[in-house]
Amino acid sequence: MNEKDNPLLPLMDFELLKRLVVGIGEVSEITGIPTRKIRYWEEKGIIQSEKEGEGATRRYNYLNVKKILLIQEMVEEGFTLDAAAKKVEKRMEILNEAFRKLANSFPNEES
Amino acid sequence: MNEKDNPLLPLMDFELLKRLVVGIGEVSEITGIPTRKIRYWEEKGIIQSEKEGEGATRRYNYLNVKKILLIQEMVEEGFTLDAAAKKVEKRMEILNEAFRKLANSFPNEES
DNA sequence: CGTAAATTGTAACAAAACTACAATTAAAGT
DNA sequence: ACTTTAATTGTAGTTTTGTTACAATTTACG
Repeated sequence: MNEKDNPLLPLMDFELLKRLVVGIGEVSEITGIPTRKIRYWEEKGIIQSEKEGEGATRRYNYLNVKKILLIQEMVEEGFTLDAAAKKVEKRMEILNEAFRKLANSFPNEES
Repeated sequence: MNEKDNPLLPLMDFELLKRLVVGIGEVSEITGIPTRKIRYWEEKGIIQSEKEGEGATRRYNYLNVKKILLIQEMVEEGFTLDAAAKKVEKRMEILNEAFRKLANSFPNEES
């Protein structure tokens, strides 16, 4: 649990990383998935985005996008959407937890 | 230089991180700096953003935002904009290099 | 073929961002 | 006090990006 001497310490600002949230157009650029499809997946409830207030636009953080990429991979491998979603769900639990722990192990927001 | 056993390996997708670019409104939210001011700093050339094509909107990546935060700190400490920019410039060289090296040390885009 | 899953189209509207003017305020020097 | 430069702000008019809510189409499979 002790992260001293971690070479990333002076570089990674997790507080910042957490707040780096991109719009749906950007997600589309990154993943190659059309925005329409991304919204559809979200309607189905298999992916998530944050909405600040009412009538605000969708925002996706690092892990939101990561999840989309993972689902895409599975689908390309031949899984159905629901099957892919289920598989990725478990994977995301691990990633979420790892991310949480990691963020806590970088206590100072020094650059 | 050997990064095996790095606890971040299964978590950090640097290819993704590099592409997580936020709009100016988001930068404003993150930093507390009004968009108008951010554009002004950019006009002056002391900060940067990426523009995909012509007539596209500004996008800021992790390091772009980091730089803005650093300049803000220096300005709050009493430096002039230009002085702050100069100081931060050197700091960013180090960060840029560290970031580059780090990205290379995470070779696979496995989650 | 029939059914459910998955994707796509789009009109009408709303939010976010842009430029290009100009004005205002703050700091520093003489 | 006045001038000059630095720094910030205001905003109108326009463009880009994103939204919802309808429906239609395509794909997979028994």
